[in-house]
Amino acid sequence: MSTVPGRRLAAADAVLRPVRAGNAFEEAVEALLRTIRLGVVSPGDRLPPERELASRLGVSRATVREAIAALADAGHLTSRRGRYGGTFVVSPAAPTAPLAPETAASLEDVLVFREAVECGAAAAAARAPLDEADKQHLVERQKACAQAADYRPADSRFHLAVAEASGSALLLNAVADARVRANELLDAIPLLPRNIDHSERQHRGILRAILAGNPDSARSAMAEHLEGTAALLRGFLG
Amino acid sequence: MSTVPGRRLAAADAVLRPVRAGNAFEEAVEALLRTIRLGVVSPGDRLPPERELASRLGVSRATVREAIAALADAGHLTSRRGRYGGTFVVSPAAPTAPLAPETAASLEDVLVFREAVECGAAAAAARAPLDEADKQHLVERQKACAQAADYRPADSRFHLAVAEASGSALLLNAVADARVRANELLDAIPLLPRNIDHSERQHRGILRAILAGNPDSARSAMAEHLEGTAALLRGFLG
DNA sequence: TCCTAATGGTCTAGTCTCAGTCCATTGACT
DNA sequence: AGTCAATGGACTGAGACTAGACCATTAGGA
Repeated sequence: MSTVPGRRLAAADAVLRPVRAGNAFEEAVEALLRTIRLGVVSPGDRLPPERELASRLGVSRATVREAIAALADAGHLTSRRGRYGGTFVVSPAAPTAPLAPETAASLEDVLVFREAVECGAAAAAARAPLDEADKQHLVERQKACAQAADYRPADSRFHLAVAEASGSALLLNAVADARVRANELLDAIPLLPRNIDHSERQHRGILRAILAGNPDSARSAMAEHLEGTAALLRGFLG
Repeated sequence: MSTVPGRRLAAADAVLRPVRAGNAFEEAVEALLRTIRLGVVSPGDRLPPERELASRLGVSRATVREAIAALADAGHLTSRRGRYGGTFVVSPAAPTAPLAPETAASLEDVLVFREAVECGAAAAAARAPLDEADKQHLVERQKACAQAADYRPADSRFHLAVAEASGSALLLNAVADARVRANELLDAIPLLPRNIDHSERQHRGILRAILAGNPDSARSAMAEHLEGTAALLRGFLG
């Protein structure tokens, strides 16, 4: 009944899994780190007020404050009191701790998962009825990548925008999850300008297919795009 | 910054989401109900011992016991003491409570999500290097559907087997999640023999494509299969 | 027949988390 | 200069949850 390395995945493991990832404090820290790592808030930006964060994350304000204090200690956040005060992002989150030994084992897991949800999102976005504002949003996120000083957060924002366009909150969650996991691995390997150029061309291709309402082509463009970093990761870590 | 009906999905909502779905007791009840609803344990089967459930679900044994007591009260479970005792499934879980009013709003969400992860799983399974035991397992699950007295759990077991074959635990989790949500909706509408026949033919098609190692054909077979229940749901609930 | 191991049943002390309240600080607006 | 609303900061009491120990029951095996 338990998970044994090398054993086939069992459905029971998927259902009888931990119902909570850790204590409330740890999960709050993770949630805040994700918002920084994925570029949802950029350095200099203000986080929502503590009371709103507490309600969003479903934890008490005391717990949110503990999490913020921990990240402030680590130098990622800083708080200012008073009206127009708040909690601000100081710097991009430091690279994740050195990769755990089980990285290689879970590498394929993450890559397969990411491929499934991101390709699904691209196809769904191409199928969804997008209004002008939606389309504009996608285009902006794509263009923002080209000028971004820090490429990876901008890249994540584009991919999240694609997931948003799918119209499914569940799928958006899954894509965000997949990207956090993939980024943890990608942080361990270098980012070359030449890869960025290539990636940019592929982004334009994905965008074109979505705007044209062509699901199959959006999916395969996304698959090709992901294959790039997948190969990179397999090379460095596999 | 907050989620407003009709507003475009925002990435911040995907990242700053509740870190825990409810209290430990509720989540434990949900987890146990899922194992029954998805047919991971059948009527008459024994659940893992309380101590193991506690460790699996990441909650205390006291909480597991509360959850079991609640489900025993409802008539779904029964416990016996002593060695070779345990907690046993009495009957299939009763239909979910009447559908919440926001059902229609989330219907598309669930359907899009399910399509993405299940099609992704089918394609990944076709790509994965399956050994003889893996293939045999898939074939058995497909055949089991044809003879099952209760179709839906058997159907779920086949779909979960496909996700298992993908080799990605993350994807397996996502498929299990999607199915639980979809089943909650499907429980509200009738199941016709003629739909079952059709579904069975499609299962065989999916299986064939996976065994043949053809990802594209596995994906489109799965998409067609899902479209059937999607249309049914849209008709009854949309 | 007795022993033993595996299981559910019970209890306790301690920690974590929460909801709510009130205080302190700040800067824009009047 | 004064006011005020929005924010972070601090505290408390109550409840949830946990870890661990111990008890009670059962059926198979020595």
